[in-house]
Amino acid sequence: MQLVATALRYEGFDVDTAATGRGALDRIAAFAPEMVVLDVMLPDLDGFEVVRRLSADGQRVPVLFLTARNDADDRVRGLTLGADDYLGKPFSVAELVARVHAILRRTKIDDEPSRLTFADLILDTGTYEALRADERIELTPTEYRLLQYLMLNARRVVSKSQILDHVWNYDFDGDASVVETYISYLRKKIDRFDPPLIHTVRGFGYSMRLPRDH
Amino acid sequence: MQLVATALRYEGFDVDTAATGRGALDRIAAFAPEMVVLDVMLPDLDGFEVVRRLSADGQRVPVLFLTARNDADDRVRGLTLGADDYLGKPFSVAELVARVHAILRRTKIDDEPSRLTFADLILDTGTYEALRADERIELTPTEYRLLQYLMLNARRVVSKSQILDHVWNYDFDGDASVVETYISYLRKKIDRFDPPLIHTVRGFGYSMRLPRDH
DNA sequence: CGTCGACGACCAGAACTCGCGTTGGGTCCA
DNA sequence: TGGACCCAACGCGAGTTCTGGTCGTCGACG
Repeated sequence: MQLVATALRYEGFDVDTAATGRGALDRIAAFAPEMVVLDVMLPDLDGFEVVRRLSADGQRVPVLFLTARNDADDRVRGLTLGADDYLGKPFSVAELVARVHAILRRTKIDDEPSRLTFADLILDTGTYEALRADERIELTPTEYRLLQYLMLNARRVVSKSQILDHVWNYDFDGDASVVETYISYLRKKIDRFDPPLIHTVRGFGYSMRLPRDH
Repeated sequence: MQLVATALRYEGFDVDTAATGRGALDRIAAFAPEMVVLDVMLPDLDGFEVVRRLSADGQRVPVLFLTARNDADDRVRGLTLGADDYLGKPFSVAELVARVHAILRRTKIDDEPSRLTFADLILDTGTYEALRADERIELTPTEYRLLQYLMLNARRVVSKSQILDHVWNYDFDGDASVVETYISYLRKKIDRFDPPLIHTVRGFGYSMRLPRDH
């Protein structure tokens, strides 16, 4: 899961990694992280054992578990042992990042800024709707994740393959043209108003920004 | 039972924990909590002994007991010893939180109302009935917890896995489709009237809100 | 300076997948 | 025995992906 580290570094987090359970315990002791992302499947100790030893040592660190898809048993064991959240594979990076932010927010006890804004566009993360010009805009799950990704990277240009990596499940092996299709859907829903916020940067990708006039 | 601490922290309570009976007595003396959640099974002293020593020391703190499944004997002992309530394992987070609020309400530290309302729907948390359009609606325990969870999160979208975590017992290992079944039951009972209050947000979860007119 | 070809982007519509609602039936207690 | 709970299965339709035609842009070349 190099992917996880890469994605979180890209988000600006300071990330350390370990390949084994014992390695993780070492790194956690040395690195003193604000939170831990832990795969249940590890070569030596499993994720649960790592959590158990952590709490036995009196370490109090929030844990996000990565579990096999739909494995209710893993989920329960994780939550019972004190994991703060879990995520079934395959997940999308957008979702991983959202959960990590949610955990950090929760542990800092400042209540969650449940909306993302750019210009006059608002994305409500509590209802999964967008708002623009006093209109409520319903989004499908993929549209929502894409818009969230664009807004988190406002003003930056993101390539189609970056988008695929972050918004789609990591095991998606289809064609990059879906991105174009979804950009088209989003434009119909949110760029029906002026000014347009989703811009094509030909040959590079897309960018959410205000139009430059010149 | 890290789960208990995690759930209550998430609800906004300030929580301290101990792993043993003696540890608990120490922490209670130092922390001076408004109430105590106490497992009957502890490595050294059992829960009853902890309560006995507390009252011997003149400490008056409300106690919620966690007992083994179906152990009527434990329940009786707990209550006669001055516990304020008990909860058999496995319990659901919703129930734990409700009991904690109930105890705090009784001791006047909490201001939780005994009825939840949304639009013309009323949920009486004392009688476990719902009221709508002058009709009394009886609910099964699971229906009640589900409705309560939806009403506590009114207008927000809650996912099926959030619902499972809060409404179902923590050792439930079935799949999320039970949630759909219970939503269906609830709709038959309370959304038989207009307007519908339980809404599906496809791909995200469910939300209790008034219908929006586009 | 104008034309042409190539490539990227856009988007409508078809095809397919999968999430959700509902129902009937089985199981486990009290 | 009845009620509460959970599961399995089916069908519908929303959501997602793919296909292919068209348009716009840019560089090359006459």
